[in-house]
Amino acid sequence: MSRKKVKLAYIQNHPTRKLTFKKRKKGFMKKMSEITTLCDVEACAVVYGQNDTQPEVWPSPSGVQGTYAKFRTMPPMEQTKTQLNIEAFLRQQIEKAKDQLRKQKKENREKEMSIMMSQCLAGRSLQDLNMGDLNDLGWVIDHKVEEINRKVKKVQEELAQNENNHVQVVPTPPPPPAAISGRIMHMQQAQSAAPMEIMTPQD
Amino acid sequence: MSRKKVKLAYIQNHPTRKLTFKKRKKGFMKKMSEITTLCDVEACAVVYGQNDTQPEVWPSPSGVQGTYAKFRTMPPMEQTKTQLNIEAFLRQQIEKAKDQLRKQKKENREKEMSIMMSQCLAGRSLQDLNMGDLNDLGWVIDHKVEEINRKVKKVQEELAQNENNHVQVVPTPPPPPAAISGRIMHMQQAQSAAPMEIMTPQD
DNA sequence: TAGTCTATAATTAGGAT
DNA sequence: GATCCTAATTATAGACT
Repeated sequence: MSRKKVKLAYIQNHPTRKLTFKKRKKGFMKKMSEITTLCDVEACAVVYGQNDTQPEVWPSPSGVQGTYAKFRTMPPMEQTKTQLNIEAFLRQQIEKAKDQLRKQKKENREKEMSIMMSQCLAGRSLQDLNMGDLNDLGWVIDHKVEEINRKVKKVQEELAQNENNHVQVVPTPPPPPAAISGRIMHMQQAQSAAPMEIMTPQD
Repeated sequence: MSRKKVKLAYIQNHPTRKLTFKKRKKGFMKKMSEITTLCDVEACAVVYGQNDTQPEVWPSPSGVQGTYAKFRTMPPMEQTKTQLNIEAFLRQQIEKAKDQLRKQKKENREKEMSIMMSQCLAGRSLQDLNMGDLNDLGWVIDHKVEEINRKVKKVQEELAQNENNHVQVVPTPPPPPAAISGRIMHMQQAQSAAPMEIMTPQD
């Protein structure tokens, strides 16, 4: 976790592993002590070094015995449940990470299509694109068009408002370049003709 | 350890304490899992929440019993090993997913900067951008410039080749718009002047 | 082998939703 | 609550002594 991101796997190199163990054990014990102090909870831990004869024990051998004894008085069924919780928790984490990944990929695709749209407006041929690209491109364009329409509406409303409030001079927004406005008209027609064929980019 | 440095003492406020406990317990269990994976050591912990009926146990009830039993100089349980393997496997999956996510985010950022570059060439003011944007933008532009230079070189080589092979007419590539070529010159100068200040987009 | 240093990764407190 | 975000703190890998 510093100069370099370390891969979460057994450290082959012996001196490195030993050093890491020592450092991390220290950090670990500190965390344990903090959580018990801050939240006033009971906790215990036993950590074996690989060839240490004596394990590291926290808070103390007798403290460990007390907390462990308490755990042991639980019925076995209950004991098993705690284990399931941990695994479920880990699986949830995986799902969450995958969700984020999907989301990122989708955003990525949208940006890609945004770039492609600009290229097409600048003259790139639509012949280069495959069906998937065209479909997603259409989706992105629709959204851009919606966005533009919203802005136009907002400006119009502001204009109307200002006219009511005794004719103020408000700069009209510049007309879009011919290429864009042409595209907008075209897309609006296409949209009303076959709105269901445009699908969201794959996620 | 963030917005504010927290005093190492019992947290009076109940919701805060509960939240802290939850967060820190998660971090604590993660640390424990990492130390066992990285250094292949045996460890166990039992943490009681104040009013939880169930304690959090790691690596598993049987694992706890095994490690605890060993602590009391009794024979260790092989069961622990398989449990650790499952845990390690799940954690690795999480790491892998997160790596992918990082990669996606980086690609995403590059595309974003690509779009921003186009906008700037089309007249968007650099004033809008913060330092992070400018830095990443510079990085992307450098790469685009490199790409263009490679293409120019390739075309020149082809030209030279064709001249050797009895003067054929080869269309020269159109010159880039003034805005782009100006930018290229500028970036090349900047690059040689202070090459180390441009860093890779955050990933 | 054991400390010290420091850049970078990881954790997390406090807000916002 | 649960979850996401972000700023700030803390932990630590690798280099050096």
